[in-house]
Amino acid sequence: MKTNKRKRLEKAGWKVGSAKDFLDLTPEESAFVELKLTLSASLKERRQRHGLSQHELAKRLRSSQSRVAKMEASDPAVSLDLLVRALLAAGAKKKDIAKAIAKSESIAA
Amino acid sequence: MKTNKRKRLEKAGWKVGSAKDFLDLTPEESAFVELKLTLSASLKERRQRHGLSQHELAKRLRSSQSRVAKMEASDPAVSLDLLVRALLAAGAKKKDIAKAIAKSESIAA
DNA sequence: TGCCAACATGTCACATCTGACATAGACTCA
DNA sequence: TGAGTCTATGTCAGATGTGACATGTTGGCA
Repeated sequence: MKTNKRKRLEKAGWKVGSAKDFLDLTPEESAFVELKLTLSASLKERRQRHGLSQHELAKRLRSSQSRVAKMEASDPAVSLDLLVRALLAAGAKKKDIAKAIAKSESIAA
Repeated sequence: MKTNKRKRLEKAGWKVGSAKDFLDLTPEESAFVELKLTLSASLKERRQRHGLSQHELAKRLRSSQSRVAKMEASDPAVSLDLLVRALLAAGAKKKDIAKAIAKSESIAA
């Protein structure tokens, strides 16, 4: 596994080599985690491209700066629900989200 | 608005004409609700196509038959997280989910 | 008719996610 | 140097979602 992908997975709450071994992830679980990583990266990219601060985006979402930071950091305690809402609040259309999902990377076992 | 769409929205927890008027939905909120409706329909279609019972799918998901029924009924108390996990458990790949999202209908105001 | 599997719906204790807040680090500009 | 802006991280009470269970409904099939 490439190092950067591994780091991203760890960040997302999956400790490689810990008690709950990485290899225990079913393909579905992996796909789900990857999806969240992809959307979180997409959110950050979109927000920055639009020159929005985390605080401004939070206001649109009726959330808080700290939660936006957590979304972008792929904190495992952030739901897919919130990520998608945030993307929509940042101006993403359904097709943008679909595109992001479709091109999200697979991580070989 | 077409009647069937309206019914689907109501099912999803948005009462048309109630105190929280339908027209209060921002475009982002509408898009989010539509997304859930689409995925829930997609889940049902996929499960049936594969000849799985709700009970069997629930087992794969480590959830319960009743929750699967709620997902397919677009119960508002079912998260996008769970819907996506269910789709993956039903054999959907990321690109299938992306496709479903991309083609989800818009509901005119 | 009764039986059976599949699906729908309501409830509840428990788990997880949430916004808000505090606080700290990084960076720019005067 | 200090002030201002942006972002990261930790915490917590309250909101929301969860699986499990009970029970009801539907549609075969004998």
